[in-house]
Amino acid sequence: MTAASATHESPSRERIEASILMAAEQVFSQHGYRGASLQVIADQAGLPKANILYYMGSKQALYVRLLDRMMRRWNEVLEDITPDSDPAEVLSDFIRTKMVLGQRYPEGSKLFAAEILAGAPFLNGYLAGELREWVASRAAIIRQWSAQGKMDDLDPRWLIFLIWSATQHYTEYSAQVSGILGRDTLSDEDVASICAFLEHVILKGCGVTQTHTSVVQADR
Amino acid sequence: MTAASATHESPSRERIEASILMAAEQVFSQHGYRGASLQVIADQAGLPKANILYYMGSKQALYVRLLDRMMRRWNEVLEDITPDSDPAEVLSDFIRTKMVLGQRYPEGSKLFAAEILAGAPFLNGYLAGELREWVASRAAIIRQWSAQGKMDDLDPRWLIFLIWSATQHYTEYSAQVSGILGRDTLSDEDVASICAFLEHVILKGCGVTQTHTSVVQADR
DNA sequence: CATCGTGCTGACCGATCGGTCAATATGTGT
DNA sequence: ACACATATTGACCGATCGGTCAGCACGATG
Repeated sequence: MTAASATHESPSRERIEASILMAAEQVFSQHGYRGASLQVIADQAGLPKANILYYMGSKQALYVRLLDRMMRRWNEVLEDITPDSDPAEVLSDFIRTKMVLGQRYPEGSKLFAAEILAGAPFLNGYLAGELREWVASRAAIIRQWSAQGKMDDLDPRWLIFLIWSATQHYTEYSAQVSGILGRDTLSDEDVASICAFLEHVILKGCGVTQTHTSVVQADR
Repeated sequence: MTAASATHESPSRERIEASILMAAEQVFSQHGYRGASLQVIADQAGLPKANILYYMGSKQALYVRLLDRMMRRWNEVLEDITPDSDPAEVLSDFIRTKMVLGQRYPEGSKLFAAEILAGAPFLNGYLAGELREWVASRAAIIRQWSAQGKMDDLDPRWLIFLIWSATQHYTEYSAQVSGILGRDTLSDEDVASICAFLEHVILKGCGVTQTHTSVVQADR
């Protein structure tokens, strides 16, 4: 038994697992849990089907592993905020972070969306547990901002949902967006333009004054 | 003898087709085209599987029929607007109409979402054709509003996407929303509250003054 | 009664599903 | 050289997939 050192851990295993996860994330995100097939995932990864099961155990284990990975990516960017934080800065960061997250992991975002569409059979515990707590704590802070006159008196939950939906739209509905815009993918300028637009509308719409200098550019 | 009503109820063809469409819309919206199975649809409709194929021909024909029906519902509420229209009224109507549409046909909205997630294999023609034209014509009018000083100078396409995403979110992510709110469905008060919130944020965020009297209520 | 058209469906088809397993290939320590 | 653990995969399993078809039930017509 090799001393599980960094020298000869398993260089090939990680590489193979990564290729499987990448292929599986793409197929699951397009067709959902039921619609995805291990054969298609195997072909996409360039491996025989039995090899997928050897590394991942089962279709369900592979699926929940992908969901877990996406939840972990998400949790990495959940920063703490306090009532003393500047609403403009927090909301701007929130919008930009969510937008970048979707651009960085488009397949993972679509995977999450498909899971929700199916009724969240694997994630209802997470939604009613951790995520609900997260929303409740943020909502409480936003309410304090409203009470302090830092922004309009609005339901914080609707505000959180608004930012989620507006940012996720561009990754999860990329087929619709690109079909309408007539382009395959969003350019970096598009993303920057969308971020600026959302910051302008949401911050102004909430009665929050933008502190840092940010020039909002319209089309073109 | 009234056998049709006493012993063996023989519903009309429309009734049977309607029950099939209802069952199919639910299953397709949850699991997408590939993930849905005719056997599950048949069980949901309380009919043998062969009966589904007798009435609908094939799985694909049933699916595109559902898509067509949803597109027709959508087109029914696409009203014409002109540069002389009042932006506040048009945007308010747009928000409210989209929100009501999603509440009225939640399964159809999810069906559309699943189709987009799968890469819109059946709808890319519609997206790049009719819908693109619709967006372009609306965008041109919104640009004129901006030029006339009726609202801020913002990219109209991002505004349209914002309204779409914000309203669709509550039907297509109903599992997430209800999981977080701790409720199964949105009440009428919730929907009204969300509409008022979106009108407040979007109209104010775009620099549009609300003309008609509308009191924005925050959470409790 | 005989015939026919239509609504309906159990039984079946080849293909594919997720998953198992035995056999083989490759490497590692003694 | 040997034994042993791990990697790999073709072949196969029962279940289910979308779809076909022969045939039954039944009211209308002759």
